[in-house]
Amino acid sequence: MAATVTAPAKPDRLPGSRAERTRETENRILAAALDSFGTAGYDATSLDALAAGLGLSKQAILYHWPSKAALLDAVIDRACLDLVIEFDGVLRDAGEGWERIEAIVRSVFRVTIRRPELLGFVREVSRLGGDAAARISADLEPFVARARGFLQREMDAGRFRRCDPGLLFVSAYSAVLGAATEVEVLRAVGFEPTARSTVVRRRELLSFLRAAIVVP
Amino acid sequence: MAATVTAPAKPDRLPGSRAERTRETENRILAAALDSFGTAGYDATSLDALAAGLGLSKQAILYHWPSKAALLDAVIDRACLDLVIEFDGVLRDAGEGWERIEAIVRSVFRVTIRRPELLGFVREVSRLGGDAAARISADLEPFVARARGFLQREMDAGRFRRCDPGLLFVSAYSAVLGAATEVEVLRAVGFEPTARSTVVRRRELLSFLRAAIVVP
DNA sequence: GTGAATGTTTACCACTTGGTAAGTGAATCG
DNA sequence: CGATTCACTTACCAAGTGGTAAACATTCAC
Repeated sequence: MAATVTAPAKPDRLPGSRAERTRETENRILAAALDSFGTAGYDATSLDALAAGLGLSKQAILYHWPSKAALLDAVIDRACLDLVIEFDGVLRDAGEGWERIEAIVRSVFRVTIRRPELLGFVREVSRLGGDAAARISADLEPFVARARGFLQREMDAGRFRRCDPGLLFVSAYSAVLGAATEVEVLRAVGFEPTARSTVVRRRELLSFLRAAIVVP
Repeated sequence: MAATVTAPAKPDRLPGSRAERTRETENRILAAALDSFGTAGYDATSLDALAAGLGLSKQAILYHWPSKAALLDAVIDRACLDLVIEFDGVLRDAGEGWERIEAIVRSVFRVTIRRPELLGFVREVSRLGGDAAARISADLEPFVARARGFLQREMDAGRFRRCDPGLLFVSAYSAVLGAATEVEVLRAVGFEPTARSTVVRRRELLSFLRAAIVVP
């Protein structure tokens, strides 16, 4: 299982100070790694292929991070930052109660279309287990904690069906991620994962979640 | 990412005809491969490690299947057979309507405890994509089709909330598999995936699904 | 019993992997 | 300007990968 990595060609001459250009290179590496890790998988991504896709040599990557595992850690932090920024932005403008869940679900579907590698990467890291999984858990912990608090408050207010907030979170999380990313299962039930079918999938998922969560 | 494979030691002398012993060897290889593919992952499993864990040489495996990919195909067929047998057995004795879903969910949780590698393997193959994912889809297609038919009939009978049966299947499938196998997410919300906590998780998931599916 | 088919091993191979060592040209700084 | 740091390259390596070739022992058919 090997992956070929494609990325925007290295700009021959980059403006800005040396520090800026360095940061730019690191950003390009992180973006390419996130993409390949998230779509092809961590094991299936070789540093050689990654570097070649960026017009660099493998050792350029190993200059910025001492090992592939260290690069993975950096990608995890970057991906979590992106996710939290995305969700926080959405939630800032969202209303109350059910509207907030609807806003998050819409946001997840938007992310799967615009940046399909991102949630795939979350899946991949979770699958890898070990230090990487622990790191992504730690990175997302504040967000998860807030989500649980939100669910708890809505239950106390009588708007959401009372149950364990943590397990409700897992169920909803799995259902959302599944509907958004389980390409093969979707195909098996006759849904090609096109942008067109996304609208239908999102609508059905929302009505599924609403029935499960909101007190009628 | 390498995996060490442990398996029951090779029985020095096996009774039965040559054909029987051959079948036995192939079964042992399939079981060990399913285990390692399902827990460590396909890429992280080397034929050498697999063979060593079985007290065989790598070439013994390559005698029975011409390549690692062919072995994967065989493991897919085996895993699907096991799953379909398990679920069919459960459904044969199950009642009607909601009881059938409850029976399946209980069965899934039982499988995750008794054979944790099995559902992990399904996840892994789905992640791998390509021919393998197509194969597992094809293997499970009859089962999925029956599930959709069941959902459709229950909707027509007014017992289940009316919606797209295929997408309902995906949502429920994802929620069940998530609650049963998303170890890291569970840990993030404070649930160590022990057998003890399984009872709680199963109960909460069932009430979640029931609210989402059954007409009140 | 003999020869053939079968299951397995040892030996080997080309290739890829993550990682090290050393060198190089350019930007930066005194 | 000269020295030095920086970002990167070329060269290299040991370990491991899936897979081939051929030898070998056992079991089976006759």
